[in-house]
Amino acid sequence: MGSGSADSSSPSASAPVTAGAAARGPRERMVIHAADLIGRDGVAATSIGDVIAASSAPRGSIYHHFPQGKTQLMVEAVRYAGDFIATRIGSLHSHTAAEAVADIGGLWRRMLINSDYEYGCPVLAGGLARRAEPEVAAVADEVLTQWAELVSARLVVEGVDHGRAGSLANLIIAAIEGAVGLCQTRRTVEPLDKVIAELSALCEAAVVGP
Amino acid sequence: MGSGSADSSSPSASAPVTAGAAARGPRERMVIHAADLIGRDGVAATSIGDVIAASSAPRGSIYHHFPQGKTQLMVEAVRYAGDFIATRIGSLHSHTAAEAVADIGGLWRRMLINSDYEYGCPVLAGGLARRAEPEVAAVADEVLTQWAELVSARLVVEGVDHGRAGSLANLIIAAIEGAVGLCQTRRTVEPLDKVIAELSALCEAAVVGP
DNA sequence: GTCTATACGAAGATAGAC
DNA sequence: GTCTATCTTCGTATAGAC
Repeated sequence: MGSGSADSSSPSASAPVTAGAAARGPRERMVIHAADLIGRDGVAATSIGDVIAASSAPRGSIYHHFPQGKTQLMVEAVRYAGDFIATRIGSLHSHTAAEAVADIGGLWRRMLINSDYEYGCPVLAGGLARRAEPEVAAVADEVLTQWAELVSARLVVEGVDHGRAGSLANLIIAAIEGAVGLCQTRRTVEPLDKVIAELSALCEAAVVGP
Repeated sequence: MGSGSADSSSPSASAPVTAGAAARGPRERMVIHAADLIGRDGVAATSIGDVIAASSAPRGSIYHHFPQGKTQLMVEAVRYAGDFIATRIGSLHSHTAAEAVADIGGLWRRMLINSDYEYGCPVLAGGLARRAEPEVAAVADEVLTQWAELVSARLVVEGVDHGRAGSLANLIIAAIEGAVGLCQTRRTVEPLDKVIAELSALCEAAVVGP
C-alpha cells in the first residue's frame, strides 16, 4: 500500500508497540495501529489502507468513524501516542531526577528493540509533517508542550531549581527524541544509552543539595 | 505533486537553504533541491516531480542522470546534505568547544528561520525512512558516524577528555537533531536556543583545566 | 540530453446498496 | 456499520522519437 510500508499488510500483523490494554472496538484499534505505523514510517508514508490492514479493521467504515479522513486519523493517533508517553511520565516510580530520566530512556529502549528499531516517536513524526498536515503538527506541538511541563514539574519535585528545570526538560526531550531517531537510523541502542547516561549525570548535578 | 508538498510547484521557487555556490548543471541542481525538499517534507513525501519543479530541471532526463530513479536521487541528496554540514563542522573558526557548539547551533538557527521553520535535517529524515528506503538510511547512518567523529575530534582538540568526547559528541548531535525537530513542530527557535545554552555550558565544564 | 506518451499501480475520498 | 464499486489524482517508471 503505502510506499513506505515494508510489509505491514502481511497476514500476521504483530501487536503495536504501544498496545497496553486490549482495544475494544475497531475504531480504537485503528487509532492505536495508526500511531504505531506513524512511528515506523511517518505520516506521509502511512496510508489508510496500511492502518486497515494492520488493525484488521473493516474497510467500509473508515469515513464513518473518521469523517475527516486521514487527517483526523493521524491527529487522533498522535494524540494517543502523546498520552501514552505522558501517562508513563506521570506514573514514574523513580525517586530522583536522574532515575526518572533513566526510566523514560528504558521505555524507549524497549520499544526500539521490540520493534527491531523500526518504531520511533509518532509525535515527532507528526510534527515533521507540518507542511502536508498542519493539523497533525498542531497536535504534536500541544503534546510536546505537555511533555515539557510534565518533565519540568517532575524535575522541580526532585529538587531541581525552578529556573533551570524548564531548560533541562527541553534538553531532555530534544536529546531523547534525537537519540531515538539516531537509534532507528543506526539500528543500535548506543546513541540512546549514551544520551541517557549524560542526561542522568546532568540531572544529578542540577539537584540542589538539601 | 507530492501529498507532502505545500507549494513547491509555485512559479517562483525560492533558493534551497543549503545552496552555497551556484550549481552548474541540472543534475547538481536536482540533488541540491532534493536535499532541500527532504529536509522540509521527508523522503516519502518528496516526489521526483517535486524535485523537477523546484529545480527547474528537464523532465525527460531524470532516468538518464539517475538510472536507479528516486532512490538514487534521495541517496545523493542525503549525502550532499551530510557533506554540507560536515564541511561547516570542519571549518569552524571558534576557539573553544562551547563556541563551536554555539556556531553549529547558529547555523541551524539561520536555516530554520530562513525557511520559516520548514527546513529540518535531511539526514535524520533519510534515516527515519529506513523501512521504505533502506539504502537512503544506510547513507544517513554513514553521515551520522562521520559527524560524530568530526565533533568528537574537535572536542578533543579543544581540551575535552578522550573518553568523554565520544559520549558528548553523541549528545550534541542527538540534542541538536531533536531540537531542530522541535523547532519545526513548534515554529520557534526556543528549543534550539535552550539546547545550545545547556550544551555549551556542558562543554565548558568538560574541558580539562590547563 | 531532453521530449512526449503511456503503462501501471496506489491512495484519498464518495456514492449507494445492504 | 459495513460492503462494494467507482472517480480522480498522483507517482514511478519505461519506451521510443528527436
